[in-house]
Amino acid sequence: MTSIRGARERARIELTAAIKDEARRQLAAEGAAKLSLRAVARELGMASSAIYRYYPSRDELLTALIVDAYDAIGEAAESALAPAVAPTPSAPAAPSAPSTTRDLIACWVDVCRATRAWALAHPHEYALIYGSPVPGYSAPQTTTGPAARVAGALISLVREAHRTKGLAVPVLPAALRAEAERLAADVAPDLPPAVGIALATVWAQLFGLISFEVFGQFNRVVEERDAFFAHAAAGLAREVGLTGP
Amino acid sequence: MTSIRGARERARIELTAAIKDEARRQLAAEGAAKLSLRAVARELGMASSAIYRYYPSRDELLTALIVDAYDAIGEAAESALAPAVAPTPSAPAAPSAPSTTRDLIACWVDVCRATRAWALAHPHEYALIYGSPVPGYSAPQTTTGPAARVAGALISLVREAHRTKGLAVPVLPAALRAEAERLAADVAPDLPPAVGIALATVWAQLFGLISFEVFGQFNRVVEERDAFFAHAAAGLAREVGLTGP
DNA sequence: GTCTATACCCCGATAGAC
DNA sequence: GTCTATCGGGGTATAGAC
Repeated sequence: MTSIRGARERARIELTAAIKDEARRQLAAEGAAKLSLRAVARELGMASSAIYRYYPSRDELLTALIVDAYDAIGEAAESALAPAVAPTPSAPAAPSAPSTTRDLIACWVDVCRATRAWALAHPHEYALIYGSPVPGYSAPQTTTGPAARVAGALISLVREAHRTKGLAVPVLPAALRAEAERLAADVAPDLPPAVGIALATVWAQLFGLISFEVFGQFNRVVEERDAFFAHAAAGLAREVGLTGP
Repeated sequence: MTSIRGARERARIELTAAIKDEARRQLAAEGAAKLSLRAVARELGMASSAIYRYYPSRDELLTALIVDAYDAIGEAAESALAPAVAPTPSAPAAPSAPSTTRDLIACWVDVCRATRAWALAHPHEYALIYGSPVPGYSAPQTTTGPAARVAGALISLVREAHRTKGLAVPVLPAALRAEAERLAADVAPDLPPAVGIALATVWAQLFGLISFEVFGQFNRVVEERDAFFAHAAAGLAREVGLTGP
């Protein structure tokens, strides 16, 4: 009995995955706005009505794809920071870890590079999460956690730099003091408030660089994209306060 | 006779404008991917077939909207730089114009602010040009000119700074020397090559900041957006080499 | 949980009358 | 230049049999 229940559950899980795979294929072909449950079902050889047992509406499927994409790009970013920082903030690395400042800047660039590499390899899923909002769709709260993972990776690097005294705190105009306090309390209470502002800034700038490349704005403008990006990412590290050796 | 031809021409121009207006309304409601000639015609009270006399296909209408959007955001950017720099590069301002370096940084921030203000006021048209590419649509070459206007405004400011010795030329890694030469030859042969790389970088970063705000990525993260953006834009000015007083 | 059938909507594009 | 009519597709979502 448990085996039957297990088999059924397994079948359901596999079909759910197959639906998402096919949906991703359609995302690439037609874009998120035209993602259609019918077409997914057709391609999978099911009746259009059968798919509603798995996703009760088009928006639920879209949400699943968005969460998957945020998780995937977040995981790409996190895996690039493994050498320099403990993967889970809840299990702080032994403070004996000998990470030097030079390591941290290189690691910052690696995290940026890994994020960019995922985006270039999955342009349509990237567009789903960092491109134009899908008209008529509003992402539920469940997406905010996964959405924060790339930023979390960047923050953990800055935190590590702060711990090892490798962080130059940026200056801040008076008009942003209150905002900085609020932001720091939300995302990194252990860091100087000015760092939160700098992080939000370079966070948006990083995705500006990636989006311009993925969306084609650099076509016939920037050609040596790898070197260009690495240079820009190092600039962002400096801007956020990571200091070189 | 000329008056009849004139009247006909005027009617055609007015209807063309009405079609674009309605299409922009639909852009806001449904997104570019679902822009439909039929729906535009319906809303205008015409038969769906009549609209083909004005735009022979959906893509032609889309192209018209894209060109209009690039022109509008470009004009917004250019009008903010009027005080510091001659509007048309072909008519160089009298070199007596007493623009100081301080003026140029303030003007840079104003250009960024004007660009952002247009984007926030026209989010759907902004998404059309700086968001995800429209699936199945490929922009023709005619869009590249208007697309370069915002960047052109930024370049003209940097050129003015260079002319008045207010530009610090950024350092450049060896891996980017060739790319810098090529890029500079294309967009600003009169400026040091390293400046072209810096310009491309801050250009993408500027739109990263704007896109995050327009597309909602700053929701519940950055609240004091005006001050935050002004601070970031000033940072970009520094990054590109504009030096303060 | 899957199927067929159905109601009711949408689209791009063209033909041919007026 | 505008109309009606039409071709040939597409979609969401539900009802009810198996």
